[in-house]
Amino acid sequence: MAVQGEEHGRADALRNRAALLDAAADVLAVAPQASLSEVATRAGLGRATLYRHFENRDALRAAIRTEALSRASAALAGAGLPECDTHEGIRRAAAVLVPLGMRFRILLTEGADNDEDFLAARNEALEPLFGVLVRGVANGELSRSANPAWLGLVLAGMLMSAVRAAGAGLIDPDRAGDLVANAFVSGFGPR
Amino acid sequence: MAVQGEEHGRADALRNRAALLDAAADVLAVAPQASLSEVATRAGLGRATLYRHFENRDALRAAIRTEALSRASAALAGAGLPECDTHEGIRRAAAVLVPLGMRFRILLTEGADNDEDFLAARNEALEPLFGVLVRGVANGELSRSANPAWLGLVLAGMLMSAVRAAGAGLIDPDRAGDLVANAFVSGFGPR
DNA sequence: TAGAAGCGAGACATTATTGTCTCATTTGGG
DNA sequence: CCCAAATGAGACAATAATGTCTCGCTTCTA
Repeated sequence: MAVQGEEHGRADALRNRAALLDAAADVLAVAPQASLSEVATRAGLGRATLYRHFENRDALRAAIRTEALSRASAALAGAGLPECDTHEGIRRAAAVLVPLGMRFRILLTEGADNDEDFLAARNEALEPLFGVLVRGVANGELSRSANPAWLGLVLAGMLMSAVRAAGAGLIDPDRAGDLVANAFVSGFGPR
Repeated sequence: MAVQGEEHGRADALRNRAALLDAAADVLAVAPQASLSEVATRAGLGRATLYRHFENRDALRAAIRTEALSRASAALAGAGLPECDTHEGIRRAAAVLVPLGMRFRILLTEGADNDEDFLAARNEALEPLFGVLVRGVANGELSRSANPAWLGLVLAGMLMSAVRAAGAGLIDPDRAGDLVANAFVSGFGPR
């Protein structure tokens, strides 16, 4: 009957599950109190179908976060950050994270102030990027006096801004990564 | 009977109204779907009192935004930005905005993706800061090739990050303004 | 200190949302 | 081509939030 789990089942069911996650990410990012009925409608599906895929609101939210995490994790893992110097590493990270759009935004805002497990998983997913910052501070490509955690927060904030700016047409999405990386490295480089 | 308006009435009523706005800003920033009962409890007041001050949820949200706007506006207006060079202007702006904490965060996220009037009012409130950026680009203290709107978004993102970092104890709140300003100016300065 | 303004507690009807279920219909895969 | 899987529409009860109201008490303020 129901699907509930994740990556097994009929092809259309998987499509619909993905559509629901897309719609939920878009709708809930803007209006977190929106009803699940609105989410289903946005996805072009019936409310009952949403409940077939996600037990309740929390399960849906959890699934969004999980999916955003795995997307970000895969994107960073495939970017070859360990072999890069600081500037190139940040450039690549920005280039793969900005296209995640709302998903990335959710990663940084959703439940970010409470849920402990989620924060741990997020740190793990973003670890390759964090590693670039730590190495940069250690070898002097970034200011040695900076706290890497604070650098990470600022970079995340700048990436969020880039997502919004790209969405608003203020900057070229393909150039967003370079803009962020250049500004960040010269902003937090050594004297 | 009711108060409903804003700055008239008995002293304790004004106190309570402020407490409700404080509580609402804190609670709704973290959990936007929280019930108004929770908000009232957080404020240490009864639910009925909340309804005496704010007609409904939307009125409360509107009041939060209005208050955040006027605080930010007053803070920036009193900072003497027009007489500053770019670096000092950004330093001062950051110094007065970061202490607004959650209020500033709400200014940037709440309804930021839809409400047209609000966006206009926000632009007006932040105009002194935006003016610093425009002047900086024009006179070469910031990169002449940068789009001021994009610079504004990035600076806002960095300020948000500073608010969170200060809240998490990652940086000294009193130094947050300097950290942001220094990084921003060297990040987006001329070659 | 008296009267008015504000408050808490809670009852109450109303409404919206949630979560479950059924049944007829469509769709995909073997 | 056929059956199982998946869906839509909608009925339904249960729950939760909303908004209004009253009454007795407290706290300002003139």
